[in-house]
Amino acid sequence: MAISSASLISSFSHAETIAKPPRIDTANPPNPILLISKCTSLRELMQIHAYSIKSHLHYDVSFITKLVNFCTESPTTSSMSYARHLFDAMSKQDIMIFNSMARGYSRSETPLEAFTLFVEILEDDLSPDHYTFPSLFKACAAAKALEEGRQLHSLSMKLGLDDNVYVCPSLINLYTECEDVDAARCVFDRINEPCVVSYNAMITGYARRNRPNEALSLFREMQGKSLKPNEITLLSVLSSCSLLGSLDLGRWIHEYAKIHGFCNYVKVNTALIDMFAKCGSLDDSVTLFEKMRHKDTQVWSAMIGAYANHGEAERSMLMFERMRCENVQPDEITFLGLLNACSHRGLVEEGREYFSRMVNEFKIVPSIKHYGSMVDLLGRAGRLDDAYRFIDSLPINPTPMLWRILLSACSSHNDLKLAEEVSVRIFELDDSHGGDYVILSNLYARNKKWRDVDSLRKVMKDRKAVKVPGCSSIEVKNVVHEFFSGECVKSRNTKLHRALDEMVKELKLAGYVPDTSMVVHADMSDQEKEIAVRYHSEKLAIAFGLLNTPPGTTIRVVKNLRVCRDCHNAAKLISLVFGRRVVLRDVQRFHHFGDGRCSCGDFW
DNA sequence: ATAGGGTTAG
Repeated sequence: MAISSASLISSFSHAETIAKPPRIDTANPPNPILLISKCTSLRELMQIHAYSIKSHLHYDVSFITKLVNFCTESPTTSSMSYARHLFDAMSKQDIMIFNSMARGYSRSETPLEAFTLFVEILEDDLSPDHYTFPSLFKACAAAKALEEGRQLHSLSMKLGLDDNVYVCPSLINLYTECEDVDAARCVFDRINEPCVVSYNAMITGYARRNRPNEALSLFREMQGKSLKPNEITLLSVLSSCSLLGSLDLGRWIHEYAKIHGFCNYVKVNTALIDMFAKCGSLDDSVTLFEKMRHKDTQVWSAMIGAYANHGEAERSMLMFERMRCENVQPDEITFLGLLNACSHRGLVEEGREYFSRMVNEFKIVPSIKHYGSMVDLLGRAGRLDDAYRFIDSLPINPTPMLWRILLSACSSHNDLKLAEEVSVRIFELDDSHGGDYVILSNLYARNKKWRDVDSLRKVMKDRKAVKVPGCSSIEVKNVVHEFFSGECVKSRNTKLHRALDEMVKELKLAGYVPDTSMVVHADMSDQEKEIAVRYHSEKLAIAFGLLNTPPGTTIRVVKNLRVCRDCHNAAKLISLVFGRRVVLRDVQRFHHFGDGRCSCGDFW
């Protein structure tokens, strides 16, 4: 098979600048195929290609395949563009070369090119095979192109290529990446005998889409079938433990990993460090971390982030120094951890310094998340105007999330005027987020503007914006128990509610005064308001912990929203009155309560 | 040639 035009090389824009043909022993010409295997750069590859044409050496589809494979191995804009020239120039196209192209595109900046090219070749007489669809699904997953993915899915079914060990996992991955987890589950359920890779794809999908319980239940099912989990299974299971804060299961996975030799994997160790930190046992993270001989960027970032979430900014910063001493390059996530650390401790100058070092010294382009961290850093520290100006100065259009972070800072610092202004900016962009209305409405309530509270609640209802209910969970004897705010307020006779009432009574003796300032209803009596905060989910979970765990042991609670001021006060007193350490993970960070104090120093 | 650790918006 021949290249259709020998002028291909000169038609490629970079060709002139690199044309320095290799020296050729004309008596004994080298085989271009062997040259490719020694090739180290795209430039060299172009030279080899030029040489193969000029010297009229024999080349065939396997030669072109090797050239294209080289280009798609680590795809860049120019290597993919060169590969595309090679592909387009072929007089008769070949499915193996297309597969290589699709694989390259799927990992490139422009994944959907794979789909576009596929549509083009469909008109030619080229039959896709088992290797074609995984790359295409991966491309659609990367581009979050659900519609294109669905089209390809039905085509693969029509061609009878959907029931295959390579195709199924990539199909599951496509649907979970496009946030259609249930479609992914349908694919999974239709597999006759799912292999480990398919289980992994489905478990990972659940974990990534914040459905850890379903991930874990599949993991158990897998073990029931005596399918042997591999290191990838453990990574997803560990990330599910992290989401749930399930320390018991996390420890069990750690033992399992030790027994089955998975602790040699750097990634598994990183996931373990992260899991221990997110399940509230920072000490275990540190122990594992210090034992690791080879530490890469991710391991350092995990530890920096772990200290940050536990409010230990100094240790985060120390970690960064150590990392630099050992010559490990930080990346954008390392800096997210550092900014987060500074933000939780109100270290505005240090945070600004890291931001500017990230940009100037390490040449990392800030992402929207870094901007968010900066708004949080400034806003939380009470520099609300600076935060506002920061958002205004950005080179991008502010997202609702950036304003939302500022709104939440307005709420911490009770700045109703700015909060109203910021809310307007948010609602212009997105008026469906219930949490925004709640923050503003609580601010009105705190300032006794009951009429505004009522009208805002009405607006919220009209726009059908719903608030995520507060939920706290606690793990006791391997079982995770969940509590929702205000749950079973009517059925006051349960053991738990009696325990909670008892707990509040004792706290009051120690000086606890319920803080009802954020309760929004003007027409409630003081007693009703007190009841409203008494049944907050975190108090329910802590009371459950007091009731069901041995005296003196640590109570670990995970909450899905930020902890409220009243619950924070109550937890401090609980740690004193009942002699318990309470570790509370809220959506933002950890609070360690002990001896009547909290590790956050009441700054959160 | 399929699944993949640290961030994921409070």
